[in-house]
Amino acid sequence: MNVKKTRTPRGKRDSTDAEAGTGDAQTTPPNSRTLQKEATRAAILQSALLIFSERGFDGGSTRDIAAHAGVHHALIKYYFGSKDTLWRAAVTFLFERQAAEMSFDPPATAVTAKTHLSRRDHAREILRQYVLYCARHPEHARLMMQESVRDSERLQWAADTFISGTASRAERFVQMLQREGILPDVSVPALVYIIVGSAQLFYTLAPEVRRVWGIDPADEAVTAAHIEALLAVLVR
Amino acid sequence: MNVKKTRTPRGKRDSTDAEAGTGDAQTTPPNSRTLQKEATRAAILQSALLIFSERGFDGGSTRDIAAHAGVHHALIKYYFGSKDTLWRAAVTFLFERQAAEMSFDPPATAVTAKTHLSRRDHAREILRQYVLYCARHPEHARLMMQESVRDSERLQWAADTFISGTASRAERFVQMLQREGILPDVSVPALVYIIVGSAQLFYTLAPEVRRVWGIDPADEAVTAAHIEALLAVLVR
DNA sequence: AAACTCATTATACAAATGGTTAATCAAAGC
DNA sequence: GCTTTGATTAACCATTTGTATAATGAGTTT
Repeated sequence: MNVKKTRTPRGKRDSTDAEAGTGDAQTTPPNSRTLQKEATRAAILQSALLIFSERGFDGGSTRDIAAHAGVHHALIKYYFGSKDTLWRAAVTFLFERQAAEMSFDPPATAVTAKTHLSRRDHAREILRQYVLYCARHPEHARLMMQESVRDSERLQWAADTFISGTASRAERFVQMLQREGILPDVSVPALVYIIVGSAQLFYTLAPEVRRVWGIDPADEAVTAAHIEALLAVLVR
Repeated sequence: MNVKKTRTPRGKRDSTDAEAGTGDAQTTPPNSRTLQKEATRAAILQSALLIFSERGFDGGSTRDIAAHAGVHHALIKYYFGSKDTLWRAAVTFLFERQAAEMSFDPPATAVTAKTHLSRRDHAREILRQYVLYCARHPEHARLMMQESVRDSERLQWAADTFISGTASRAERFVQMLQREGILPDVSVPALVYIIVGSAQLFYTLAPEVRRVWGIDPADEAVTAAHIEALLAVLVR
């Protein structure tokens, strides 16, 4: 990663091109100092996302996260306080990004939308958006899965803070589809995990898919095929 | 766990009730020594299954595994050589047990079977068996998932040794359902992960399900509902 | 009962890990 | 230009972890 572009062995520099890159220096002029601070924090967070999602909380070391971000490991305490806090910040980032990029209940369809889609097409569009989100950010499902396989304080916190809300929205989405006759009248929680599981596993296990099937879920055409398959199965 | 029933602080004992428990002392009479050895090895393996499946390879420590099994941590090297070998032994156990308990292509239905089930009922029965397997042994999917989220030598080994074979059988199963018109003619790998994901996520994330939805996937009635939902969605 | 086997334990060790503190040094403010 | 601020680094510490080796002692064999 090394977001801090080409760090020289010792200190930090290249502050010039940092602010030269973005010409948006106006409202509360962002110091090259604050810019760099922002970049460092973001680099750590992104590395944490990657490492935690691939190795879990226990398996991912803060030193590896720091090394991957190209910063000194002491900076993790400086910016995030502790490993636990860093993990929570990572989870918060994931769910806030998801909320920004994807909405389960609203009309969905990134920009336009609602311009006369049948309920069935509406459902298709939302599911399509969800699969695309999973394809774009596989580390979200990976990280959460790592934590949801056993009960812990972290899971409790994540459940209370984020998962419950997401679950409620998914529940309403499923119930809507049931009212429309698109989904069968069976257990709602079961349906939720059936939908989520069928949408995300393909991307969560992408390394396995590549090795065993010789295809790459990150490939646009492959994802298109997956969406086609998912919709053919789920939306009758 | 502590399979070695009620270990006294120091050494080992209770060899008497150990062989008194099973009256099958005939062909190569199992020493109380060999019996105990078998039990210790099995205890370590089971603990490894649990710890690895919940924390991953990096996150699960051999000392925790030993402690959970109620044995000295040095025994892990004695019985399995190294942490890596123990992990491979655990994976081998998982896939051999799966092969013994579940078959994807054969008529399935544990005992009888094939006595005139329609192709649709046949598909239903196989899927039902698979969901029951996931419910019975959630650590299988958990452990494999932990390893399949990133490429590694372990994933490569598992893919070559076990996953590829399972994938081939799943592929043939899906193609059969497609020929029967039960599944749509879309990407086979996508369908495989859709089926697997929709079947197992509910059990893989059981701790989350309990906390967020207040139901327990291990509950028989809950699993029945999940099977009903899965079949209603997948087998049209 | 004595000798032997080997499953188990005690102990050690280097490396890795999460966390803490003081030093450093470039940018910001004067 | 000089001082101040604070982002970054160096060094350190107590634990944990994987691995290795020697000691132990119960069960088996003779």
